[in-house]
This record gives sequence, structure tokens and C-alpha cells, in this order.
Amino acid sequence: MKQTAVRLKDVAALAATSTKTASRVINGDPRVAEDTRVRILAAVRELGYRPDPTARSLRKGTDDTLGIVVDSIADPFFASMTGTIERLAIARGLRVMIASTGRDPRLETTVVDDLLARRVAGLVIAPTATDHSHLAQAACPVLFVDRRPDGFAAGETVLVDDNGGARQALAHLAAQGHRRVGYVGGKMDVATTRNRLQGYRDQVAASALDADEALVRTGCNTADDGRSATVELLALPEPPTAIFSSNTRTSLGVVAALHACDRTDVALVCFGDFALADVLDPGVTVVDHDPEAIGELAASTMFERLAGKPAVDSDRTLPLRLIMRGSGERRPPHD
Amino acid sequence: MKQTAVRLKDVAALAATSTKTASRVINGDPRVAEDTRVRILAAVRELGYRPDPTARSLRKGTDDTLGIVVDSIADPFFASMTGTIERLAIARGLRVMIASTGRDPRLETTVVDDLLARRVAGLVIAPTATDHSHLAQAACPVLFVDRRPDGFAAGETVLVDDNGGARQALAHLAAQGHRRVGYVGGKMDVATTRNRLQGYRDQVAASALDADEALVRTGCNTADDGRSATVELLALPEPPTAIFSSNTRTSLGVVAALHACDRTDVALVCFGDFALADVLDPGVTVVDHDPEAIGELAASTMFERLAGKPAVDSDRTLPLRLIMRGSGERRPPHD
DNA sequence: TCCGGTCGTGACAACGATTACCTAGCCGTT
DNA sequence: AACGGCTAGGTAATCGTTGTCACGACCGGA
Repeated sequence: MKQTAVRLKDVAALAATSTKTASRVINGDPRVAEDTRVRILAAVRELGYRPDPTARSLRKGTDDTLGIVVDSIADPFFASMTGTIERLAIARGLRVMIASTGRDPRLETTVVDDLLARRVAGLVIAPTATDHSHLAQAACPVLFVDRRPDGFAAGETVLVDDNGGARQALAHLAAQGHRRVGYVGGKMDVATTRNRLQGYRDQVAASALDADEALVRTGCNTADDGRSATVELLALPEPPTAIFSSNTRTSLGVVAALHACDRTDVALVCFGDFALADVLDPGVTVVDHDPEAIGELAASTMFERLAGKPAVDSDRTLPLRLIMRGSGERRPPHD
Repeated sequence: MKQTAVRLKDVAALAATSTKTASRVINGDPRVAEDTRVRILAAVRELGYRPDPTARSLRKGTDDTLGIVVDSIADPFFASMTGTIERLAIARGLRVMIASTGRDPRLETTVVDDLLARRVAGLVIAPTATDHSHLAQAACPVLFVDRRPDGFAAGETVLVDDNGGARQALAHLAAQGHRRVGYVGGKMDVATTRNRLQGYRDQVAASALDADEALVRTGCNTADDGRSATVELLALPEPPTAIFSSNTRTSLGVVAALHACDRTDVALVCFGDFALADVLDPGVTVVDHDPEAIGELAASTMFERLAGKPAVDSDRTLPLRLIMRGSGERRPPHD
């Protein structure tokens, strides 16, 4: 009935020794006589013993599992990043538990507390909650990705240069001669969104573009939201001649709307690359923040922490690069 | 230091009662006097007590966590399906642990055993391993999705009609007048691939199309593989006038290749819908197997099992429908 | 009044592993 | 010869929670 009816004491009994000695062998304690060790290992193999991770975790207070918390597993960016971290973790013999918060900040605390209660070895979090002070007491290394946590200055963070990326996109559009650039982005309670919007505004000011709040659409959580926002922007009395989309979810909607309305003359730069962006006509110009590279950096950073290396204070920021494919190089009509 | 220094006995002490009674309140046992319950709940709130899932799991032998095992988190199909299951599970107060096998059949056994050792309440598996007999002894409900498991006839399965979907796609292409249809698909050690290829062959025979093995390309794991396979197909002495792509990963490659080679005159039907398929020119005709619908069916089936309802013997198969968007309605040149 | 039956409660063991602490033997030294 | 130090191994406590069982109080019926 049970998957593992074999317990340590069964192994010990078969090897004619005590559970303690068997435990020593399992955990690689050198203070065991060679023949005893051999007997116990033979018993382990014969019975197919596998230690119970729950009991071990309860007693030791640690676990060999890495916890990952992201907004949504279905988001292509997080799916790719998470997949990369998991692959690397498994290669190092770590287990991985992935949990998503459905972009609900309240759920984040619940999910994170649950993982901590399970004594994960380390925690990788894409933070959405507004307060992360409770993590200051976490018994394991915590690494933030994609966004800097609020209310928790000490956290080591792997992030992308949201502000700079947005500025880069806007500067590019300004260089093509655009004066009115629409912004389509996510909810303002997410730091990523705020930083990208700030970058947009910074560059709008720097390039002396039209600073019209009617051009700014935030709060778009889904592709459908992005679609609606785009349609609204195009219907303005003074519509934008270019659009900056702040994340992949909205990008999919903006692209769909521009094609559906047959308005691919409107220039477009998206934050984050996505599948088929290069296949569309015109190809979609993106500011690329490679999710796999972020995953790799996050994983290697976490492994350093787990190995006991102390955290560095500074953020680890990944470089962004503009990939020009055509949509961002469209010029405004009156040009 | 510890996240939860608060234990049940602290709560009990504050409420001036025993741990057992406190435990009763936590677990909703009705046999507790009202004022005692109130005192304990007050203590729980005051101390911020949260039960230790590890200890609870060890003692009870069960956990309120649902385990999900899929090939790859980064695969859009699994990402979407998994996200749906997780969302529904969380809504029911279940935790979710997601693990992926990186499409490595050997890893599947390891990952599954680990989840079982953690006493998950239920297990949803997209099987890749060749032998699932060890799951017959699992102490929790096991539900397979997307593929029927090998060597484990008893498993309840939520799947899509792979064979029928492929036949539907081929019949559609045949109806447009195509005689030579290329096949681009994944590795043959995955049942899904085998079934879809069989459906392709069945319909090739039924519609009296060219049964040329040179038209069949399997073993494509990535979009890049799909791209290469497509280029090879187009370079054949007698190239296909239409292509059937067997999964989303390959589809992304096939689409990219057709656009890159400027060969969108070649008809295309893909198994599985994907983002932007409707935005491309031509829109990509797909046999849709809605990953969210599969996730919903899997979740509701699993919830029934968890509630104690016995499993039904038969598979639960989701209907597929052809979504015509243009690429599948291209006619062969000599038509 | 006596008795069986609930109700509320608590003491204690148990889940399966690890760890603190202790014992017994063996060696070499003084 | 006695002692300290080392090695191999065992006993029992422990992690935090829940199941078993027993107990006293109270209630209604005979």
C-alpha cells in the first residue's frame, strides 16, 4: 500500500545494527567501521530504502528543495526563467518546488510562508507583495528576481534594467521622429511596471516628446487588456504614432490589435522578446531581457549562497539590448 | 531566526489548555466548548501561529499538496495547463508543487517518487517514462494527462484525441487537394507523438495520399529542430505542398521556416493552438486542444478523487476542433 | 437514586528520522 | 598498572503535530 514501507529501522535490523549507525552511513559520517558500512549499504539496496524527506526535514530543519515563486507559470517570461532554474537545480541534485501567485500580492505571502514552513533550502522570488519585511527573518537564502522587493532593502536581487530599457526604447522611437508615443503596461502595484513607466516618462522628458497622460494605459494584466488599450489609444483625437508595450502579456495584445486594425504602420517597441516576434510582418522590435540568462544568473547566485558564500550587497543587473526588426523603425506619417 | 518560532504548545499555553485541544480547534473538530475555541483562536491570532506542514504531514501521512509532473514548464502547452490546474487547486485551498522532467524519462521516476515520499494528496502526471507499474501502489490518487501511461492500464487519464486530431488535420488538407503532406513531430518515445503520427498515417492511407517516408520527420524537440526539418522537407526532390506539425514546439519552428523561406504558399495545419497564430499572415490553421480545458478537466477529476469518489475506468477525452485561419486552406499550386 | 451516554478535555504515544550523550573496548603513555 | 584519548556504536530524547484512550462532569431516563 505505502510507497515506502521500508524504514530506517528495517535497514538497521537487516544489517544487525542500530538505526543511529545506519543513519550515519546514509549521511556519510566517516566514523563507521568499513564492514558495518558495507552491511548497511547492502541492506539499503536489498530493501530499496529511501529516506523519508518529511521526517528528515522535520528533524534537521532543512531540506534539499529550492522554492521558486513567480507571478504566473503561464507567463512565457516566467515559464522560461523558471524552467532554466529548475534544470540547473536538478543537475545539482536539488529538488524544486514551483508556486505561482496568480499576480495576487496577498497570495504571495501565503505561498512564501508555506515554502518557508517546509524549510526549503533556498527561495527564489519574483516579488509582487508590497511588504517583504517578514523575509528578513527567513532561515534560508532568499534571492529576488526581476524586481526589487519593497520594504526589504537587504535582499540580493537579479534584475533587468527596467528603467534603462524603457528609456532605450523611447529614445529609439524618438530618433525615428515620433513625438507621441503610447504606453501600454501592467498594474502599477508591480515595481517592474512602475520602473518601466518611469523610464518612459524620463525619456519622454529627455527627448521632449508629448507628455500626454492620455497616452498612458496601465493596469493591463492580459493580452485582451492590451488589445483594448491599443484600440483606445488609436481612437484618441490625437492618436500616438508609436506604442511602447511594457511586458510580454500586453505585447501579445498590442500586436494582435495592430494587425486586426490593419494599423501596422504604427511603430512598436516591446519590452521582452517573445515567440514569433521575428516572424511577424513587420518583425517586432524588442528590448530583449533574456529569461534564460536571468534564470542562469539567478541559479548560479543561489548556488553560491547555498554553498555558504555570503551575499553581495549590490544588485546583479543584466544588460538589455534592442533588437531591431522593423516595427520599431517605422517612421511617423508626416515625416 | 526561525520563521515560525510559534508552536502549537505556545498557543495552548497562552490559551491555558492542552496542545490536543488546540489541535482540535485548528482542525475544526466540533467537540470543543465554544469559549475554549474562542480563547484558542484568539491565541492563534495573537501569536500568529501557523501549523507546521512538515510535522503535520509526517504525523497524518497526508498533505494538502497536489503534485504536478510535466515534461517542461517552458512548453507553452504544459505551462498553460499547469497554470490552470494550479489556479483551481489554490482556489480550493490546496497547495501545488510543480516539477518537470526535462523530457527525460528516467528523471520522471525520481521526481514522482520524491513527490510520493512527500505524501502529496494527489498526483497529476504527463507521463514520459516507459514503466509506471510502481504507481499502482501509490497511496494517493494518480491522474494522467495528455498521454496514457505505459505499463499501468489502471490509470485514469485525461487526454486529447491525438490520433483523431491528426486524422482531422490530414483530411482537411486532403480536401484542399493536397497529395503530399509533410509531417514534423517530436520524439517517438513519447506516446503523444506516436499517436499523432499514426493518425497521420491512417489518414494518408484513408485519403490515398502519397505515403512517402521521406515526408516524415520525427525527433524534433525544439523549435530549431522544427525549422531544420521544414527546410529539409522543402528541399526534397518532390517537396510536400502542405505540412502537418505535431506539437507547439515544432510548430513555432515550422512557421518561422516557412516565413523565412518566403514559402507561406505551403499549407500548414498545426496540432495545438499558440499565441499569435491568428495574427500571422496567413493565420495558422490549428487543431485546437485547449490546454486550459484540459487543465480544468484534470483538476475537477482530481478533486473528485480527493473527495473520495472512485475513479471511472474510461479515459476522459477532450474534443478537438479545427480552427481555420488560412494556412490550412492554401491549395496546392497545380490545382 | 442509579446508570448509561454524551461532551469536553488532557496525558501519552507515535510518525521516521537525527542528534546529544553515553558506553565499551582498544591503544599507547607514564 | 592505571589513565587518557580515540573509535565504533547504542539509548533515548527530540522535531511539531495528531490519533488513542481514558477521565470527570453533566444529562436524561428508569
